[in-house]
Amino acid sequence: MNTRPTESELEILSLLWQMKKATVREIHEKLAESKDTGYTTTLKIMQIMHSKGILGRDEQSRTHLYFPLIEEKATQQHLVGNFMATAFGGSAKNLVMQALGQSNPSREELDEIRAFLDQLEKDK
Amino acid sequence: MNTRPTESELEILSLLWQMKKATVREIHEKLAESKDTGYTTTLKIMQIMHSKGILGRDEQSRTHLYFPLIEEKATQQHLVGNFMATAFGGSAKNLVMQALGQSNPSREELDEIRAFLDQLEKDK
DNA sequence: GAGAGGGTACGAAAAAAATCGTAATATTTT
DNA sequence: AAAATATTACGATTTTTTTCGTACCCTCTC
Repeated sequence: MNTRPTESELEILSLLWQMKKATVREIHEKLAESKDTGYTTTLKIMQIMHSKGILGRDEQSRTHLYFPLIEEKATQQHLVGNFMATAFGGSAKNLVMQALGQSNPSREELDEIRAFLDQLEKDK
Repeated sequence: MNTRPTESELEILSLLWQMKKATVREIHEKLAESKDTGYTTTLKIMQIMHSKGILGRDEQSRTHLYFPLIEEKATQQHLVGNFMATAFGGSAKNLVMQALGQSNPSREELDEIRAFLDQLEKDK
């Protein structure tokens, strides 16, 4: 049931969370920008995701429209928990620092994070 | 060459980064606490990691001692980059907030993170 | 030195994930 | 309406990862 998306599935999910809904071709084009992959491969993965209940689809028109059925936040929650545990021995601090260190956060983002930290501390 | 460790490999690496070096049995015991797996399975994975150059080993005694050959920070760097991109559409802020939200950071950790944020901002 | 216990090596099998060819079908173009 | 094009469905294959059985080897004990 609550099975973790595979790497390829995640790439697609990620796009769909942004785009809300899309055709196989649209997703495929995006993927193909950074990855060398065939159309039917993308199609197949999306079909599998559909059969697993990860994606829904509108079959009104011949060209199906796919959309995510699993929630972005909840899924990320799940993934982060697992990732933090296996790659960072469970240390949020280390994960957070690595992530911030290599991205280039804007001042605004840094401020948002500070606000979030304050909030966390208050809740203690 | 610089191939990404698999999920199972990562579990083992993570332990070895902490323990510095260990026998197969030691690793296996730890893994078995949270996972139902056979001794030879753990052995095999560690042998594969050795052949890939992920682990080194001391064969002095009959009972080999394994130790990581790839660096913790660098590997994490790599993994976080990929994870952030695929699961969080590249947004460090979202990743960071999710991670902090679900772990229970101590005041000390929060302060360390604040200091880190300040440092980042200064470097801009 | 025979046997038990604990270790490694090796190969094969099983399971999971990704890839792709081909056929069938619908749509658009000429 | 024929031809070209685009799309889905399906099944098979390939690749990657995980799992495990079995043989073999050392070391220790009796």
